[in-house]
Amino acid sequence: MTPQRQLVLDALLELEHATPEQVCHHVQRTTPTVNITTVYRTLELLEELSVIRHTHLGHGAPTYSVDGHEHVHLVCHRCGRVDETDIEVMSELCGTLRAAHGFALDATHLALSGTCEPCTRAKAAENTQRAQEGQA
Amino acid sequence: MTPQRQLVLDALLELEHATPEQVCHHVQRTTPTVNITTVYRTLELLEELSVIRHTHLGHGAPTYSVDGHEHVHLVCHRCGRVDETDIEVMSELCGTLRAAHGFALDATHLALSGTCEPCTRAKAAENTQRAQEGQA
DNA sequence: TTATTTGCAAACCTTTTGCCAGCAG
DNA sequence: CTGCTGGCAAAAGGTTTGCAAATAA
Repeated sequence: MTPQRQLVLDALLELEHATPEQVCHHVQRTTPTVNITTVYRTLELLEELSVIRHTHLGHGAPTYSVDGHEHVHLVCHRCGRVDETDIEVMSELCGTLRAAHGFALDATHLALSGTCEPCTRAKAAENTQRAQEGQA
Repeated sequence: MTPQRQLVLDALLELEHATPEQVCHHVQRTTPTVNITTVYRTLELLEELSVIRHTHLGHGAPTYSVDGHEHVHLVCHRCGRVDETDIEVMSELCGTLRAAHGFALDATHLALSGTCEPCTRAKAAENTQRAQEGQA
């Protein structure tokens, strides 16, 4: 465990989840000489060792987090907001998929996509407005 | 609807889902002059018109499919295999998330990640082997 | 003619690779 | 010494943009 690797891991512990770029910035705040290449290589290494894992939030870069940070990500594909919810909500689905497909679901690795509450309301408001315009 | 746009849409109808690159290759089999730029622009346009949609399968490029091709993708993060299952399996989860977070789940937009059956068996076999080696 | 669409080339961003130097065993 | 590690620069992959020619209204 070299100083650079410790820095990357510390950054992840502090940020909870972050893209490689974000980790790099965070590390460079204290140690500006650390290269983005090193961050990528360290993340890869730590992942092989099962110390960290990565999650695809759908659009763009994957985010890394320390193992044990286990929850489901809810990504709004309208505003980009990322919520989290307990992994518990997936337990039934997990059983269903295992039974039907032999598929062992890893609920933390991929995010769920949809529309968050504020955006749902915003959309409803738009539709109401459009309907009224149509009537007028 | 220009010829190029029709070609892109036809390619998607035939391929069911495909990355922009795959669409481009498919289109170029019949019309080699079509540019990848046009494919991207057409996909973007068709998506705005809600004719097609895209799904992030986790690693790498997004895949596009025609609207109505509604099922859930199960991606194995060990072998990369992509299975599909009925959207029905998500209905309970969908209700739970709506009630708890006001989150309107779009089950088709993001894939679910896990380990497929063959890979689960392969892993189990590896573990058995390792255990036997340890005993010997 | 005016607006839209296309093709090409180049830019862009994120991630990966090759190579050399530095450090540790 | 030998091998792993880190930094730099360059390459690679996927996507976007600027511009001018072609096309359509």
